Amino acid sequence: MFREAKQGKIFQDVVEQVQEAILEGKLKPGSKLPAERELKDIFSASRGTLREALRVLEQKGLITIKTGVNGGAFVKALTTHEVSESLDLLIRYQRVSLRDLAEFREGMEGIVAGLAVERAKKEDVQSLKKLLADAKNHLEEGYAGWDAFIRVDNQFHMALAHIANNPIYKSVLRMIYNHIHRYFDRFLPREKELLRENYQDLCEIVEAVEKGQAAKTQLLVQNHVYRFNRLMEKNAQQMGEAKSLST
Amino acid sequence: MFREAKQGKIFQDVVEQVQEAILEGKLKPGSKLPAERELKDIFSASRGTLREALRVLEQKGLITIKTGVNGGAFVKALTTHEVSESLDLLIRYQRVSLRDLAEFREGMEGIVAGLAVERAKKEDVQSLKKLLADAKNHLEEGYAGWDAFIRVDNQFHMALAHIANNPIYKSVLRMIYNHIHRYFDRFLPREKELLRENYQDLCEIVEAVEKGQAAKTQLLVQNHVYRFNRLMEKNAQQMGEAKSLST
DNA sequence: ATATGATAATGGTTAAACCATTCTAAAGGA
DNA sequence: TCCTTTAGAATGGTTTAACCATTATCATAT
Repeated sequence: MFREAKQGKIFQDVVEQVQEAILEGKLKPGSKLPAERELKDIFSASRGTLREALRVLEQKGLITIKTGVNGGAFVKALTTHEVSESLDLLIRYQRVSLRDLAEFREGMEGIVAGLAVERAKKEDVQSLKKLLADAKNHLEEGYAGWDAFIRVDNQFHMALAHIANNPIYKSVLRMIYNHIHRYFDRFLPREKELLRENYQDLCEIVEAVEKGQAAKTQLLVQNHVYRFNRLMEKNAQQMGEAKSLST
Repeated sequence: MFREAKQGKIFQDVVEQVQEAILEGKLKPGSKLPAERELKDIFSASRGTLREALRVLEQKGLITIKTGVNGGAFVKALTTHEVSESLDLLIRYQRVSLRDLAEFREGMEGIVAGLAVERAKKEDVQSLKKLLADAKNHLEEGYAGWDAFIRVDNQFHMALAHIANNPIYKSVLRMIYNHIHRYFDRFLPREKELLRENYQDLCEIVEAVEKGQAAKTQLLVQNHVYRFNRLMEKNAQQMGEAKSLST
């Protein structure tokens, strides 16, 4: 499958060969690459050079490396994690404000909701209603159910992305959630009232989805997210952390 | 600034320390890190381990490494390149369709345009008109101006993102363009008619922006992008490459 | 002045050895 | 027989010391 490394920088050549093999499906997720001491012979490189290549592939999210016997470099099922991480770096480096991130989320969620309505089948509406029921249960658990409720709320939004059936929106939305979750805990008050309002929103959204009202759903979701964000922002300001997420 | 490396994996510790220093602004873009042979002493690590750390930082887009005397590891002004690359991997791996990417672009561009209208100042409208004039010039150059026209068209869209004044949208949009450009050359017919329609769209968009018609602008931009995409898709189908961008 | 070549600083690569982690299976005891 | 403990082996993680490759700089010759 591989040829000897040639070219200017050897480690780069190794990276490219392995990456191609993975992207072309010659190396499937879960499969294990040969041990370092074998790979170095396959590529006619030294172990150090080979390891630099493996580190790059790991950072790219294409492989994971485990130690111990039965360890090694395993082809990874690509996730949004690395996209998320590089966007995270970008956000931290450029010191993006909470408001920017919130605005971005509003727009994305709105579009996704609109698309979801256009593409929702009966069983999709059912799955949303199922989540609604879950949310209601946690709502009645009061304070104890707060985390669980928020979790279901996220599932609800991701379910909409799933129904919208566009993998890019889905990835980007998951990426947003990876980020914003850290701020939920810091900036959201753990009040039952918040959950009740939230639940009310979800009910209206499901209703609009069921009726096929794309534009209305989009607006409902945007407002839902908007209110959420303003609340976070308000608390962030009170805590003197409004200007930047970069801390 | 740095302390000795501790912790499970040494190279990771080095990565984290340098990354923090960069993100906190202790190491500014353009500045040069000490030479490898010095760094290895600073962190009390071997050169090989240190180099693995530098490779990771390079892959993250935080530094670039140059060879030769006066070479070394330089702190990079973070760009969208790495976000773009990881999204590229995601798209190729999951074999996202051209339609998915196009749909994503439509949504993003629409939102950005809407925001831009809300935030456009007089000088912003002027800069758009300036681009419009550029486009018209290239239009009259006919076939020879095709590439130049497309370039101005992109500038126009990025200008809207700039006016919208949200760095995340701006980054994501730039990322989309990084991708989609490759397909423009492959799938867009180099016809003057295409450019003329395009120019007409831009005129209407500027007019709507000037009048402050956010909703109308959003629709105009979405339709503009939509038509562009359908055209590409049609040509892609004819060329038998409709199903996947992963080739 | 300009071209040429030597020099030195830097990253790139190699080699061999040893350490650390972790699964496996053998050994021992209940 | 079954469980626990321990020794071994395979794998990644790290170190060391040397050499190669690239490139800016500066001295030298033309």
